[in-house]
Amino acid sequence: MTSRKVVSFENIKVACKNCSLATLCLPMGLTADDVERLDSIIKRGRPYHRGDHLYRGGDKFHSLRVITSGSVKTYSPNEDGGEQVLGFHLPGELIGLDAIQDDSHTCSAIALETTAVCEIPFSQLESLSCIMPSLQHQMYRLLSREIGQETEMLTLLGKKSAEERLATFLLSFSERFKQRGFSASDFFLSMSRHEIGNYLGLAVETVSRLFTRFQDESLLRVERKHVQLLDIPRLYDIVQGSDSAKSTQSRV
Amino acid sequence: MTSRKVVSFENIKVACKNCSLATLCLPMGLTADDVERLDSIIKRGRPYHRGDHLYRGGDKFHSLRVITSGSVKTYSPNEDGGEQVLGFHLPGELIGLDAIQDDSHTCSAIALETTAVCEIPFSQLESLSCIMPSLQHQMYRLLSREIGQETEMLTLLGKKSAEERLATFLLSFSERFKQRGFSASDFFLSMSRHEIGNYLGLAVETVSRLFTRFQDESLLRVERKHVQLLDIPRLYDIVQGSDSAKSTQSRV
DNA sequence: AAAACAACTTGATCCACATCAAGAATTTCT
DNA sequence: AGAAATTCTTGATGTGGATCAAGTTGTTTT
Repeated sequence: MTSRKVVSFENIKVACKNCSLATLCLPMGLTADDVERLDSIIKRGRPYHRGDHLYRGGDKFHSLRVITSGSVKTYSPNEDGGEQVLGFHLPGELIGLDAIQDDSHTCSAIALETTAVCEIPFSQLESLSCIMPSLQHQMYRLLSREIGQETEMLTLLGKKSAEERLATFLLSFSERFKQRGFSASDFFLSMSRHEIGNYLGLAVETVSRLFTRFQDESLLRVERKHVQLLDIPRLYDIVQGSDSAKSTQSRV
Repeated sequence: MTSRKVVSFENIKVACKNCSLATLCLPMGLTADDVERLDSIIKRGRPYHRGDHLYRGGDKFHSLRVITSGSVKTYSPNEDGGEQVLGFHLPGELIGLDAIQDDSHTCSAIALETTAVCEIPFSQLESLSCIMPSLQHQMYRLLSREIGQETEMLTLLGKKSAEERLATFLLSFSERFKQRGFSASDFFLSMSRHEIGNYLGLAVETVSRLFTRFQDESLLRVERKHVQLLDIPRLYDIVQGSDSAKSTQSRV
């Protein structure tokens, strides 16, 4: 049961061009030559263990990081001891973009499980992008995409019900796992209910109740961190808001 | 009373180096020469009137825009006819960064009053930033700052009370007006209560009630769109959350 | 294996804010 | 200027989700 395969860090490809994540994390439209040059500045660090910080708010910024395996939570510690979870990051995703602004990290990043990352020294990336227009273009796009994603999150937090939030959350993971070649309907969430609630602007209890309710409604099966989505179309209906979910059901 | 001065568009400075907004919208650290070159690609369009769209979601992206006078609301129209207000933008602020991603606007921008903008054709800006490392650096910083600002908004919507949201909103305008050489405590808001509520994830009625309450508590004076902040320190206390606002009051 | 702890679930209660409703003030239209 | 449509305010009521409380399950420590 618990014999999940442990990632062997000795197998990590040391070149971007051989990396299975390349299509995700590497700017499209780079020539093989470009990739080679980009590759030359990337550093592979030791793996982090669950609970290790990749960086903390206030740390001097020097590198962007691409998750290569495992998962990471970013959060901003707020005045009164609490925190706001800003995101959960899967292999192929880039973090640290918010720190370019003033050369220091504005939020913290912590490994949710054993996690490996590639570090991209930003000053070198910048220099490189000066002489590689396609890289520069991709950097702009990447930063812009980040803005767009946060914008969606604003709508989620500003207008959506608890139900819609959790459905959106689950489908986001579904899509991202699928992109990475994993099952879109059967996966493990590496974060706690508390962290999900914090991220979605909900109380832990609400998240727990929603999981139970979704299960009762045969939308999914859940046992602790293991989630199986049973009715993805209906989850999408829920995301759409209003009561289209139920009407779809009766329309069948 | 209503004889507010109308901005004369004939006085608009046609060169960035003479523009009073330069310190706000122009990347710091550009040489006079750099500014000249940047200036050469900027287009000044005709002014927009209240209700005119600068662009709409789905429009092809070609230019970033800097507000030079007036104010703009950005919003993303959501499926069911409603909208999510994403931001309110004042002179010196840059909009359109979210559209770089896939060459089309993901949100809409509409003038809240008579508004003038500078357009910066992005492809030209990009080319220019290739040969001007300092411009490139500033572009990265600008994009990163945008991400950071949205992150703050996530915390606002995820964790803050209605009271904290409105206080944050008011102080944001206070600070921005101050930066632009206007009064930090006496200003006009160009958007409706409805738009404020939408932006802050609150109902119109809640916003209205909060204005009344803040006034009753002598935090401010408000008449329609005209706001006078009377106790800025206490507003900051409210932003901090918890009940520090009241305790500060009694500590005096 | 027992003890201590952390994560999760479930039920009961509460409250901040939404929603509904209606009137007042303001702006826009004719 | 008067009518019509908006925008804003205020009050009454409702409710989604928070909070409080307690138990359960799973994990870590010793």
